[in-house]
Amino acid sequence: MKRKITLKQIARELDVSISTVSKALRNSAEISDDTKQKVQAFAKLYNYKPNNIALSLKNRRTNTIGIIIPEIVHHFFSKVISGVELVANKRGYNVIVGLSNESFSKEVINMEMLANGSIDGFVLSMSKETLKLQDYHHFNETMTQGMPIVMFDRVVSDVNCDKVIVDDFNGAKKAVRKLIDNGCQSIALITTEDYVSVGKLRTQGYLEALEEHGIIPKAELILKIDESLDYEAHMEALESEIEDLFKSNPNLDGVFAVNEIYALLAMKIARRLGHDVPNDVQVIGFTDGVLSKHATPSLTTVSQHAQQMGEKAAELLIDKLEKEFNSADEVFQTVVITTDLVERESTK
Amino acid sequence: MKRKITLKQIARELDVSISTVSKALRNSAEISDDTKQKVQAFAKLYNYKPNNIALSLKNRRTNTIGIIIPEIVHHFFSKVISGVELVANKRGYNVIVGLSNESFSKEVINMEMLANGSIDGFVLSMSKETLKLQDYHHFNETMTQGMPIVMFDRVVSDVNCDKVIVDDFNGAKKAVRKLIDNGCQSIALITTEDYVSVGKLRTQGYLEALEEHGIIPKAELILKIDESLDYEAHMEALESEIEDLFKSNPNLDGVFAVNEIYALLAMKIARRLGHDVPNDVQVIGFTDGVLSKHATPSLTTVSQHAQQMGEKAAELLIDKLEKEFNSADEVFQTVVITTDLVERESTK
DNA sequence: GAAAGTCACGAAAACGTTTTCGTGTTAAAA
DNA sequence: TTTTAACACGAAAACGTTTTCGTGACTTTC
Repeated sequence: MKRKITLKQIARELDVSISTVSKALRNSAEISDDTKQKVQAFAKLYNYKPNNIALSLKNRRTNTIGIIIPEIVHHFFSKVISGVELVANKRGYNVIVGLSNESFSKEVINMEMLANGSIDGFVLSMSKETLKLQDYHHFNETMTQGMPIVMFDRVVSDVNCDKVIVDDFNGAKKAVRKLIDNGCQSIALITTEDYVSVGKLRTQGYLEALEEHGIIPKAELILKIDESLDYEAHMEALESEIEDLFKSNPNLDGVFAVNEIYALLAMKIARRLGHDVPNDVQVIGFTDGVLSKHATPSLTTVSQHAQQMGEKAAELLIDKLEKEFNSADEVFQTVVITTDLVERESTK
Repeated sequence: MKRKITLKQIARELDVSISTVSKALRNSAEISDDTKQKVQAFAKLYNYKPNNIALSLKNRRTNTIGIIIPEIVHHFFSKVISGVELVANKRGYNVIVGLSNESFSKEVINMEMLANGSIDGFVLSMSKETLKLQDYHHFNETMTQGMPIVMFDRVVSDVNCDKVIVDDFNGAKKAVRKLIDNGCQSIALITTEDYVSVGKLRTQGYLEALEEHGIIPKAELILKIDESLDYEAHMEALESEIEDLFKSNPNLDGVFAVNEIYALLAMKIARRLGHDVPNDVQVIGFTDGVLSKHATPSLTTVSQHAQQMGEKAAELLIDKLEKEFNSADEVFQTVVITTDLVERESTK
């Protein structure tokens, strides 16, 4: 159970000073070739690697970025992590993850833990509870302490930082346009409560697309789901609501859902009620998920390019970290990732 | 852009020594109540938090655990992370993730990066390439340097460490038994190449269940998929192979697949060929995934309890980290997580 | 009134690096 | 021969903590 070897030990063994060892390993011109060879050979033999913690302390930077997300068991978020990790590693950074579980307090605690020296900056997406409470002090405090933040997907204009967002509005618009172009006359929207910014924007896109084509939106075609219930109860409530939707609107021929699950559920219920997808009812979802591809019929969706979001967020953060002269001329950018409509079997 | 405040700064402001500040904040009896109050008030005002890096260096432990997985965009692995994170946080640890992308060299590099002081121990699942190459030197080297490792899911007996595994053998056996009990006579197996240990064990479970019931396994009912192809090519090849399977075995009435995708594909093809699921063909998959639940018909599966695996792995690791007197009496345990058969619509 | 004890605090080392600066030795220049 | 320059190396500070030990100023005790 021998510990990792340190400069000090090498120095003692070779009867030179610590400074000499350090310099020899970094190939400093100050050190004679003889000594260099001796030291380097010894270091290689004992597999010396500098201690990251000591380096971090000395350099006051950890080369680690923290990522805080509401949950990881979610295709979108794990794909974002994947993107962050990709460019982080490429640029010599590690990634440390914190999960908020959609809880405000866990988000705060997690950020505080990491902000005390463990990382150089954050990539994060806010929890639903934070959005609801509209309490953003922890973000602002973190930033005044000189730790940059890049937010993605769920953002808010009250926090002034770099952001990477999906073009939710236009994505939704494109999807609903597609339904209209495909001949749908009566298009339902299944969405979340408005405090989740993305839900709101997608709803607006839906409305705009209808308006564009001179269709008057009907309140009874819009289903806003309260997500505060637990999962099982939620699913059941959701299912019966969707069923009601179909029953009370017999000529419904299109559904746009703001996520994958809602879309799949809509398809399932439509078919159970005897409607054929896509011939009687066409369905489009919003997501990057794996369900859409493997459903039968497979689901047409608005793709969010989650991985690309992660990559871009990491780029922004690392760029900021490595730009030394961050004088007061702070300028924050918001990058918009455009969406693609991936056509599959649930539309004509 | 003011930096975080340090003990030194507080000391200077209050005109006391660093030691006094440190002790006052930790409520040492050495310090007078007056001074304590003064210091604590000041620290609170400026929101002092000790620097983690400095603490790590001093204590020679980071309270961070590293987790290395082949990929994160995978329900099973992200669920494991979720479990690790849960207990890690509960016990005061952070989690830092590394992705190997199923590549041996990325696994090695990632481990080396983290092993140099960034973390106290590893939770990991080996990459397929590592399993294929059977090169485990990096694991053993890490351990001889005093850094404990807990492996999960994909393990190998050549590495001596704590392990958490799924009871693949019995899980598979249970599933196939179920099919037999439900009246299936001709049961196919869709599996991976044998070098992935879990694939091998599940295959054995399948064979054993058949044997138990006096059924002689037929080679033409066993499909071993080569996963080295890229995803799209893979899917197509797979699809035609499964189609052939059904066509050349017209009386096929049961399918056991070692993962979710294979199972879903089997259902899809069966239905396309005019078989009803579950009346003509019953299907069972092996997984914890989200596809099974939302498929139509929903898929009966062997549940692996991924989150529980993560929790257990983290427990094992932290226990080991916190057991000081780790003299030569190292004893490694292998925890087996039992599986559950989750019955859904794809079986009778 | 001297010895002993208590109290409240500070100095310094340690964790493992990197880097600046100083210094002794040798070789080159005057 | 003397001065200067080049060379090779070491001492020490710094990053931010915690902790051991020492010490001066009082207070108590006999």
